[in-house]
Amino acid sequence: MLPGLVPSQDSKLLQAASSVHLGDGGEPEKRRAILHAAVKVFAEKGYEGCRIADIAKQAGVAYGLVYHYFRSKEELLEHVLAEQWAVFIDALETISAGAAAAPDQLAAMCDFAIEVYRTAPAVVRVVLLEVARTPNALRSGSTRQAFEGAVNIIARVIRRGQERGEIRQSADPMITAAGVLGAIEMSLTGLVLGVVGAAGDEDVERVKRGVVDLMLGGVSAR
Amino acid sequence: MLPGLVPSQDSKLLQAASSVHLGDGGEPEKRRAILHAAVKVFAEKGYEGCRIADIAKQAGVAYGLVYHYFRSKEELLEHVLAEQWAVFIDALETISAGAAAAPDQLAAMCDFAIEVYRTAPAVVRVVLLEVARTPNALRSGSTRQAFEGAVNIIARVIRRGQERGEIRQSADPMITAAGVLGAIEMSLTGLVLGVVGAAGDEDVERVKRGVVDLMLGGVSAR
Amino acid sequence: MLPGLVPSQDSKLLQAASSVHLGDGGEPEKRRAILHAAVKVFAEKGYEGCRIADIAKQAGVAYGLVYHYFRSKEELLEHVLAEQWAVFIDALETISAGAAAAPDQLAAMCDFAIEVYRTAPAVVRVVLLEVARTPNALRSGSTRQAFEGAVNIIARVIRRGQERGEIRQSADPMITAAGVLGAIEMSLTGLVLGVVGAAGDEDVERVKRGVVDLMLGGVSAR
Amino acid sequence: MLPGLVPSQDSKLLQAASSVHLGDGGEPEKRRAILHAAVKVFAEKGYEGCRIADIAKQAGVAYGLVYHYFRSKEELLEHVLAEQWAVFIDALETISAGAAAAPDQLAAMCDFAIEVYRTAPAVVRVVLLEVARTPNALRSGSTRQAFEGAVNIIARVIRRGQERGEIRQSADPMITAAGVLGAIEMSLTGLVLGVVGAAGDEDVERVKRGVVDLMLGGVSAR
DNA sequence: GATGAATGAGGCTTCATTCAT
DNA sequence: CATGAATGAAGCCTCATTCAT
Repeated sequence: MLPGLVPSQDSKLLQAASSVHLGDGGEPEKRRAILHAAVKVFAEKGYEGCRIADIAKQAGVAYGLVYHYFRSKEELLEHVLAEQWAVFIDALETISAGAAAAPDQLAAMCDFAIEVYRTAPAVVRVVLLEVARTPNALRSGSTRQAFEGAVNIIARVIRRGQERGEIRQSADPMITAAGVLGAIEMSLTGLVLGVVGAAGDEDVERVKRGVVDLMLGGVSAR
Repeated sequence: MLPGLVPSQDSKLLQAASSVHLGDGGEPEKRRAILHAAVKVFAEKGYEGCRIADIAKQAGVAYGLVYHYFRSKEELLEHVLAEQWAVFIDALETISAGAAAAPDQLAAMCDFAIEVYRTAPAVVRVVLLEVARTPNALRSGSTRQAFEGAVNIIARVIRRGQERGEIRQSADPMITAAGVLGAIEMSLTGLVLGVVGAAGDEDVERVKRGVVDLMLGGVSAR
Repeated sequence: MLPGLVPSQDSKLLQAASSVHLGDGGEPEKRRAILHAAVKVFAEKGYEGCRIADIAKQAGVAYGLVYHYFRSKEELLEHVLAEQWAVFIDALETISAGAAAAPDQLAAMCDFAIEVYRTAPAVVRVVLLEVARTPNALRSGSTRQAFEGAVNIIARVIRRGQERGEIRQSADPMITAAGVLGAIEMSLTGLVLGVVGAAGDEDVERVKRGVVDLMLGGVSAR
Repeated sequence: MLPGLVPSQDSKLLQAASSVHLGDGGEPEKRRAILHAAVKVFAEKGYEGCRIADIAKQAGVAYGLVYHYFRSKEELLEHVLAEQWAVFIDALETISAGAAAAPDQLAAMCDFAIEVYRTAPAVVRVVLLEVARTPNALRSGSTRQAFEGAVNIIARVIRRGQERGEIRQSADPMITAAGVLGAIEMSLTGLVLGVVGAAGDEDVERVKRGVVDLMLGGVSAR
């Protein structure tokens, strides 16, 4: 862990991630339930695999209500994707805006992603795993931009770190940023598949440390 | 690059990857065409998104012929997955069996994956991107095992390196292995989406170097 | 005819047969239409020969609605079979519960079956002709039981008649019961094929008398 | 049994029924195998339910050979139907041409049908059970004529019996004939379904006696 | 807002038929 | 004759979307 890095925001971030917001100003309760359910079902079955019926059932609402609030399946899922990415990017942005050193910020970002996974695995799955899995039509939309946004934030942290001499000069910011996200994602995939552990709390903690160590120090013995 | 690492095998590996084998002993030409086409379509649209009609058209055969050679869509795609993974794992195994130092072997593995991407992007997409995206039914089958196999090979290289003092002792082999695969995958995703470059040859080279550097040395400035 | 045998029930039985019931408590109109149509198409083309599209068209509903109400073609047709058999068996039961002599009851059963044929040929075709024609999977289910049920009711009437001395002692109840059903069925088949008449009202009446006479008295001249 | 009725023909009839003929003059062995197999598969699965592949496999020949000998599935199955009916009708004709009294001839016909069932159930199933089960297109062809032919032969026996005073005058020849066939068929169906016995030799014998008794004497106690 | 019945295009799969060898 | 690969029309079923209440 990196004490003091994300002082009290931590809880706020996590809270945000599990019950997404984006203007709760009088938002109908059932609309929220649908979005909530959509995250879960979407995360479990993917874009093509999830059915409107599953989402409605999971949300405990009538079939047709989904279409009362959303024009189409695509719109609903793009909405979900956008929301989840917004949460994720918000957190990255918050961390990036802090005063910590660049490596500490990167570590905090890893921590955040993996921590969210503990409390709301669906969110992470949708955000990180859906990037490559979603059909081109959708991807060219908001998801691509969101992914690019996340990479950019991380890349910016890296560049700043390079300017301050905290980050190795030879690191390519964009590629490194993508690599960091990928390391997080695949480790979690390994967790899901039971390949790197049993998805218990200790294993999540191990993954967190492992990924941060890999990212910061690499594998070479000095 | 890592000169001399995968001397002449390199070409063989790549050749294998682009025109998959697994016992060409009198295999019908059209069956091969279907598998070929399936890799491509599968890679482009994913498991749920690809249609048998697309595969047949891409292969230049009649719709029904797919069902002459494969019992179902699921069987076909599981076959594809298994074949592609076999190629990938073969390569990892070959590299792992060499005499190079562990970090060099890891670098060679990155090189291989990214190099294959240059000549046969579909293979890599199917192998690395499909791990998380495939429905549970399939995943619990051969894909999970293949993924686990790949992680295990890499983890073994890491352990051996630790014994020889080439790899940092504190690295968790399995998590690191997964992280390495993830870094490769997401960088390539970034390439596909145009986020980290334009997928031209130079960009692929940049990604290769970037991922290897990240993996071996991490981001920290010493 | 057998005057007074099935006094006023007659109309009720026929009514039941043509517009099957089984709990009309708020049953959707279109569901009923589908079942209605299914009886007709099923009777005309048999289990394998009838298409869902035919049933939907006949019912005047959209294709998909069939699957809104029934899980599969098999479930739909099993439902149809069960319903029609229930009507048929109900009638046999009603007749069997009456006070008439056993031969009169048997005659009434013949009358009923053939009379129903006049007003709702599809019902009889489905019930009697489908017994042997349905695939094994289905047959081992409800149809077999329904057929057995019908045979049992008739056999019981025969046994009772034997106890009272109304029926020849040497008759094997089960075989005779099956034979009676078969005589009815094949006579009707002959009617359908135009072999024993033209399916006009008089011919139906002739068949009725002919079958009853055969069953009760046999062909021998005393 | 009816001693002396169908003296030595009996064996010839049965033999004919199990290995159908119709001009074996140099008929290719495999063509015969296909027809043989078709009878079996057809009997088991019905017209719509049987597949060319099943027949070819059952016959132990290649798929395409079926189309070398028969223009289409329909032609093949019509051929099968015609052949089987020919055997059946030949037997009826032979019995009818004998010198026995009409009731004895009818009994012999029952005996024959049920006896054939013991040695070649498929034949009987195809002949009697397929009458009503085959789609209209086919039925309007040879099957209808064959059925009509069988009914006519039986009806003629009945008429002759009426002229000689052996058969009840009031019996309608055609209807009675159809009824007799139906009684046979449904009893056998009951046997197949296990409703009237277990299809063992004794049960077949019981069915034979039961049907003959029903047909000749009816159920009434005199 | 809320419900769920109704619609129909589209996908997977089967299978009769053809054809090259 | 014989084989079995190849074809494609047609059927079952799913599911996004609409609509009447």
